[in-house]
Amino acid sequence: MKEETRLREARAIVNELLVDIFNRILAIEGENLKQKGIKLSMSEIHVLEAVTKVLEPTMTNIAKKLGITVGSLTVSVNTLYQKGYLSRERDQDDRRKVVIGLLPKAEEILEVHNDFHNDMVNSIFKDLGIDEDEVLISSLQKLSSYFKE
Amino acid sequence: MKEETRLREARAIVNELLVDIFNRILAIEGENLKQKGIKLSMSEIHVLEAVTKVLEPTMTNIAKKLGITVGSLTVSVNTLYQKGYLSRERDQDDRRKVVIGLLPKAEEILEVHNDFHNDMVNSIFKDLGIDEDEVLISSLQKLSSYFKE
DNA sequence: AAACTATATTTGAAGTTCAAAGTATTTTAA
DNA sequence: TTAAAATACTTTGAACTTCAAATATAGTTT
Repeated sequence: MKEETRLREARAIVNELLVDIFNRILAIEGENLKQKGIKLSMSEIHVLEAVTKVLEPTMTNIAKKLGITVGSLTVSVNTLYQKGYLSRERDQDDRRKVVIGLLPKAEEILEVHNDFHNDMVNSIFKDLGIDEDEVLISSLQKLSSYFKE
Repeated sequence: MKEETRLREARAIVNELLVDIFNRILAIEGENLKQKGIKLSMSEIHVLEAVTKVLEPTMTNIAKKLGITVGSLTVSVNTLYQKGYLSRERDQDDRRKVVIGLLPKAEEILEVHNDFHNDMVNSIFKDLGIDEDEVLISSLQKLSSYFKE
């Protein structure tokens, strides 16, 4: 194959990955939750997940992690609090802050979520046999940090 | 680094790529459109894009490509038709079908969209210097087809 | 023709998001 | 010290997206 053609294809593939695949995964995971009788939407799951990933889980920090406004997050946290997934209390030192915490009910849900992702990634690795590819992994690492900047 | 640790990291990176990065790109592209004074939402852009990507652009086929219901698509196509981005006519052979087409106005928009993606992918390739990596490209190809199954 | 299937539209409800306006708290600076 | 500015969050209203159910329309089968 001509070098030029190969390169064009590579770019098309990266583009497609970045555009198509993600939606498919979201849909698959949505189905997965539905099957297991879990009533939360994917965006609610992402809120729970963000709470665990953020160092100091205040509204502002969580919203930043999610890339949404604090106002939007408030609405979402309202319902998750109502439903008993999240705790919510003022910070003692700075009482403007609201610190969000996971309740046991949420931890169960996140376990399902993590299992799903582990299974998915494991089967990708297994089916594609890319475990051993140093170059791939370091490239993906670069790609990942590229978008985190 | 221990083999086991390296592998665990690789999986975490793939997972993160599949989860985090996409949202960031969507947001960046949304900003891009806003800056250029384009009034369409990302989901409307995706409808236009799907019309070009599908072999026979009927409502059912386009909805399948997008992973949404035909009902949702109808709502979206209504406004895009109103605004003059899409044409809409019954199929001559099977008059149950509605064939959607792009109008010139839509093609301009998609050009901006494509430019954005080309620029993004080009700068990824350039900044990361992964042009020459055969293994990466073939792995990405596998990954891509894995999710298309 | 009647019943059935396939395709698309309409409508209503629920969820997500943002922007703007408002409240409470803390920090800064005169 | 105290008034102003900055920070953190909530509330509300509007726009958009999506789905599910009901309806409409076109084609197929018996």
